[in-house]
Amino acid sequence: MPELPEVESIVRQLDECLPDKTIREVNVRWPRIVDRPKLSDFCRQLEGQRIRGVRRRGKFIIFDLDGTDAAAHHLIAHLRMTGQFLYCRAGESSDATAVALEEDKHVHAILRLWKEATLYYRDVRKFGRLYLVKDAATIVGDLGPEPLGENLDGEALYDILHDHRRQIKPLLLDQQVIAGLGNIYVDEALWRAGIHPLRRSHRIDRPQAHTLHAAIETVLRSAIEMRGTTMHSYCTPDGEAGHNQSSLAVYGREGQDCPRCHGAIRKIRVAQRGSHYCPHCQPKPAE
DNA sequence: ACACCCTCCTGGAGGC
DNA sequence: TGCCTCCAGGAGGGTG
Repeated sequence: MPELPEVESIVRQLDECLPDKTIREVNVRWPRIVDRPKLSDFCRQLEGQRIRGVRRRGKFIIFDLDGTDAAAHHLIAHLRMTGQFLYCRAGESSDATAVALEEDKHVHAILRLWKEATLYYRDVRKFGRLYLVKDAATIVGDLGPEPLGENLDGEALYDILHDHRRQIKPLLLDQQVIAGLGNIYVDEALWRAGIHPLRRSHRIDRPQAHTLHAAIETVLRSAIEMRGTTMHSYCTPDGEAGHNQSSLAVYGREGQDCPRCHGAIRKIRVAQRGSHYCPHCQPKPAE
């Protein structure tokens, strides 16, 4: 499942190969992948637009476009669980890949670019969505601060935690509160900070909030360095898997040893999500 | 304000 | 081997 580090890795690659490419033709095979506008407008308005750059906001990928008409658009993508972008240029070793992708039943949208390049959107579970809007804020305007941004330090996180009285895990997963964290990195950050996923956010004191902020930063930065975590289907646009899975301390490690205390990792449900933690390092709150 | 449940989807895993 | 059921989950929507 692509979270901030995975989306960041994808965006960095896309921003290397896509700028100045013009979209020649758009082919959508699974119409529901397009959220807005209606499919015919989506294709018509995309065709002929030049890609200026690719950036990330939270888990959203934003393609800044530079159309010929006055209406500059933004193509915005959310990969949800299994979405992938795959980039192919003709005349390279990617030819075999491109042929396979053309036939791939999980490829739901194809952007043909000038010249000879193609961007495929592939998504096994079809949860991902594409948006074409004039104002990116209509999609990403409600997001909380970037966890690696300058606006979020330990103090700011402390304030956020004390603005709510929620369980810490669902709070950190809430994109309106902080943008970009998902199930894997929240579990990892809470383990590093020694905070139980059910702790009430407003019960976390100032030093703990600073520790948690540092943990979030460490977990995300090292995952970006490893180009993301590949649990199932995640890969970058060149088809490479990430390498961060070997660095995970708790996620997906139920019953295995905690790297810190060597006790057994436990898995519980928190807010309908599988949540991994160490009962010894992250003691259950008495609250 | 917050918890909880449902929906969207499919492939993979486990049971028998 | 094969079939069936269950499970994974990001986000949005609805309910209590």
